[in-house]
Amino acid sequence: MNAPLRTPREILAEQGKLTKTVIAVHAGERTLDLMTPVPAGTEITPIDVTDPDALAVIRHSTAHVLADAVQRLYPGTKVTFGPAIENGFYYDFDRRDGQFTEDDFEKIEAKMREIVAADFPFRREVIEKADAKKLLEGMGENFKVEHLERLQGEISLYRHGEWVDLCEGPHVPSTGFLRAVKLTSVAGAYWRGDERNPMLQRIYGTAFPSQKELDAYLHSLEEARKRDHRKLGKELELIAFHPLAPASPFFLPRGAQIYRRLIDYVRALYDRSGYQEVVTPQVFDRELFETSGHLPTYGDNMFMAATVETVERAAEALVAKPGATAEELHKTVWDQMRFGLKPMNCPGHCLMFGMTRRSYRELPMRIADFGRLHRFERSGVTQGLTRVRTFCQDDAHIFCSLDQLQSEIVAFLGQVYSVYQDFGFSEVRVVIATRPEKRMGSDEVWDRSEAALQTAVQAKGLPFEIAPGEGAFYGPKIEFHLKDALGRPWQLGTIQVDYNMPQAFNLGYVGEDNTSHTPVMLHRAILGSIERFFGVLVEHVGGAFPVWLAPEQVAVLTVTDKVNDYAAEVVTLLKAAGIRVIADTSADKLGAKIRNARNMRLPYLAVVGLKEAEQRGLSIRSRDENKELGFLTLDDFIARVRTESLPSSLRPNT
RNA sequence: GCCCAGGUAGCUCAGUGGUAGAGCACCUCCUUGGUAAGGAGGAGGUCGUGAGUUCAAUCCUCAUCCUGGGCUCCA
Repeated sequence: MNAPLRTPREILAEQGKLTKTVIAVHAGERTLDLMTPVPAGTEITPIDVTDPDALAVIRHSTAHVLADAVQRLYPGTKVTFGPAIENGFYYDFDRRDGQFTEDDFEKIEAKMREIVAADFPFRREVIEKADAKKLLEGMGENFKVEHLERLQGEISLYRHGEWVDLCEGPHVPSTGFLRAVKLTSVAGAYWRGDERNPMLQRIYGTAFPSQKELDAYLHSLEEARKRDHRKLGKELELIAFHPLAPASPFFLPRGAQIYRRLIDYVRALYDRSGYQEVVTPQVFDRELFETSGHLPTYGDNMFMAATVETVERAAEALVAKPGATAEELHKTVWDQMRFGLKPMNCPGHCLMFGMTRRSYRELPMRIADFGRLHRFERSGVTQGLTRVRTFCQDDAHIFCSLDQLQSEIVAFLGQVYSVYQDFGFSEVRVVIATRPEKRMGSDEVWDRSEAALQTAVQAKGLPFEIAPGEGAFYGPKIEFHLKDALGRPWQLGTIQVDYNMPQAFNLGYVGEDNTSHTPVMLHRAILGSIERFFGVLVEHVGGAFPVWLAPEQVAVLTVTDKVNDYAAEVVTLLKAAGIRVIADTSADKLGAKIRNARNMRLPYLAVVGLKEAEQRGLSIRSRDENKELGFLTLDDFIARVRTESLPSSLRPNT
């Protein structure tokens, strides 16, 4: 009944396809190594060492070599997992006698090179679970034993040289295939990713088929670091941080110019799309957040606002509780905190909706708010502009009827793509995040919400992924992810369907049938956190903001101080035309002025000398075209910059 | 919050158990120069903060704050 098993190596050899550079094979969906038997007759295609699909195999095998090297150098260290990841691999170790630091890398890499040079063949071995257990227990590999207990089906071991690991493969034929290897960093990581579990030590590394490709990768990392928004933000005088406001950015004048334009851009979009902007309070009575569910769910991450009154009441409450435990006292004080800084705008918007009697004629009601939000992000999770403790979103809540839900979501999806296009983002990942374990509302409501999102995405024909359990506590969401310079994905835009919060706030509107209905609420943001968007945008454009966003669009550079008056006049005229312009009339030579302005990534340099003053024009040099455009009259130049001062979606069609 | 690394002038960095250095930026002067750095001089730091070891600490130890790389988390 069962077809006889053959290894891919045997099959390829028969077909004459077994070259020295074949490291694995595709068999349908699966990637298998040359020693994993398949039923005779299985269609297989060889994977060459240079094939992109070879990378994961090379890296996973490299992780084994790393673990081997580490166990040779640091006896007693236990192994856990070592998968290939997007740009490399890692291996998690349990080492009791010390910590790995990057200083150890040289030694470990040297040992790895020895193992590679020995060109040990990888060998695969299928084993009974009980035997595997005995083996691993004998080796003292308790993490592997624990993992084994959860495994079902065929149990395989991989060996190279003396080293053996519980592993399903696939692996390269021998360690000699691992020619270009580099360890990159160390980090802590919880066993099985659960913070209640012991912390292991993780070593990250990367591997490529050749040194040339490894070098190219390291070079690209280097280039990416140059675009890091924290570095550019400082160099270009966009943002700053101060220890007295941890994880809270200052937007310097140049950064604030851009920040403001991001918001202006969204405002203009709102004006065209039926949104109404509001301004709402910063500090609310805690009762609001209890109703909304934020305090019970995210109380740990809220800033509470204490007043003298709070402290007095807390003191009295504590005095009344002699001998209480620390935990009880904690609660006693916490309970006296009456006010909290808003971490979200939605509860405030629910209050607003509920302030007057609403009619179906008012729906959909789209309430926009650029209110400042504060979230006490745990130390260690904050990062540059991409994860901060104070930020503002291009936040809006759409209160609508069930009938309107679908069209609102679809309209929003259209807006998101148009906006991302204006900013030059093309690679957008769409993720639908479904119900989490900790949530409000019934399963029927969640079924409906999730279906609404999925239907809309499908109606738009967008490819999407599902992230199970990743939704907000009040509703599922569609997330839009973009990547930063280092390839790390960030969620920017989102739209979330929420049947729960309107219910929690007991919101209603009078329908056509003259009875009360509960509105559905959509939480949506396109840029998401303006701070985060700013950071990702800086990296995306490498600090070279398009003309419509640049803090200064033109730098007037004088050749001699004989033309200072003309330069001043040019500045006045350009400003009058709404163009953002600065002048450099310093004693620097022209070359230095150009260098400075280019380093600040100004889109246009306008050189002014006696010739230009005489002919009432400018010698223009363009950053984006990276060349001199030659002499332009003031009028021609003004017309050009004014056109480019609009995002592409708002430019007149030419 | 957890693991690891770092914090020296405005910026980028070097450095030492005996109270600190470079380049750029800044200030002054000279130079009026045509498309990526003209020249000279000057000023600027209680070496993140607190404690400890030491005759002596920027350097060693501990604590703490901040930042970075990860883990967990992200309404």
